[in-house]
Amino acid sequence: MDVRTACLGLLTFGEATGYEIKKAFEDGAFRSFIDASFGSIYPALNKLTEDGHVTCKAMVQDGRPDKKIYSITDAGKSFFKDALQETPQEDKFRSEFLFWMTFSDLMSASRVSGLIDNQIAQYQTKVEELRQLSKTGLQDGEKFVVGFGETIFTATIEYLKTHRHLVEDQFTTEHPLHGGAMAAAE
Amino acid sequence: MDVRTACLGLLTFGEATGYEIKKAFEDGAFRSFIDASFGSIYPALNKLTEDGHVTCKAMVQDGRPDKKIYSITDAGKSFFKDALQETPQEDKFRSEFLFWMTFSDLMSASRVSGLIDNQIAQYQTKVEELRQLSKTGLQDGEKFVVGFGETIFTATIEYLKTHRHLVEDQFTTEHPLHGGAMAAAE
DNA sequence: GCTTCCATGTAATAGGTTACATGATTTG
DNA sequence: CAAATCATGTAACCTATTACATGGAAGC
Repeated sequence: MDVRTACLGLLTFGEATGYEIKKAFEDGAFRSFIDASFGSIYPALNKLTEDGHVTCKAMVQDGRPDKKIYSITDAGKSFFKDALQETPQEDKFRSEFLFWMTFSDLMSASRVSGLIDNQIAQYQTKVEELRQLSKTGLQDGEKFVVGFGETIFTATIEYLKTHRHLVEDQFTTEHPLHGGAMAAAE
Repeated sequence: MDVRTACLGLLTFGEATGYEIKKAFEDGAFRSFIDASFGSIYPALNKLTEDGHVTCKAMVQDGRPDKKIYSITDAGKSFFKDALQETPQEDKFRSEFLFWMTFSDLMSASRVSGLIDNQIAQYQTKVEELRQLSKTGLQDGEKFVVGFGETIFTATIEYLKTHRHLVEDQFTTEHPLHGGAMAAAE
């Protein structure tokens, strides 16, 4: 899905400015599962206007640039509904961290532990943010998405805590005490 | 992380051709968390050779193009170890499906159910593939990564099964039987 | 006084995907 | 007999990110 379609979708919830759309991507229910920068949102909005999928009314403002409020048109709504009938692109989970973990033997033990600590902290922050969000009045679809995030991020934290030894204990394969096969290593 | 660094990392495991690197990205432990196409791998390998991070020996072959076997150099190894000291880019989970779910009220009930069924099926396939992988002899780092995938994808399936009603029951907000507030809707 | 919020936009750049070209051999 | 596997590579294209430009107001 390109930014253009994502913006169009957001506008089915009501009119908004480019700035507000960006904020919705950052703070909305799908915050963890989508992203777009101004550099892609503003051009997308222009293209949507060209295509007649949205209309734009400029609100003159004091010191700032005119606020441009976009509204979806019937044509836009219809176009978006059609888009919803297409097969969605497969989920993508990209993790440099996990790739790094494959090379834990090339890093110091403290480096590996540090990376995992950071990862856990990051996911804890995400979960807390989602918990806050879920306290606000959400529609069912939003509850579904936020709950999804809470669930899998919590599972992620649990996994990291319970399996970190797999990449942290590489230098002490055998138990340091009473290790039967230690003779060879010494 | 760019494709160049990812290729370099793979080559720390041993020499390989571009073709094999692609396969490793597709079938290896991190299969679900990284991807790269030939169009990016081959140029990356050329650049790495230019930079002295890898060396290349061509194996003449019968009908096919010469097989080019790449090996990492000491300089390359050192470069990669340094790369491992940098802060990894944050995990990214992109899901068009979840974004779509926010608009479940713009879709038919059967469309929503179909999307969820597909999603469950996709994750089940992934989990099965990872289970197969985990039966082969894996290093600790690989076990960690594969286990990660198994765990969170399983959690995903569970969540979808137990919470799908949130987006499937939108047309029957009240319980159809003995719904106290049904009078207004009829 | 510094940072964040508001508000839009453009241009350079980077990075990657897709499709194409080539072609034998093996598997179904 | 068709499809997948092996094997490399290029070029066109697309898309998005980053950094920049502008600048007042409000909060810390």
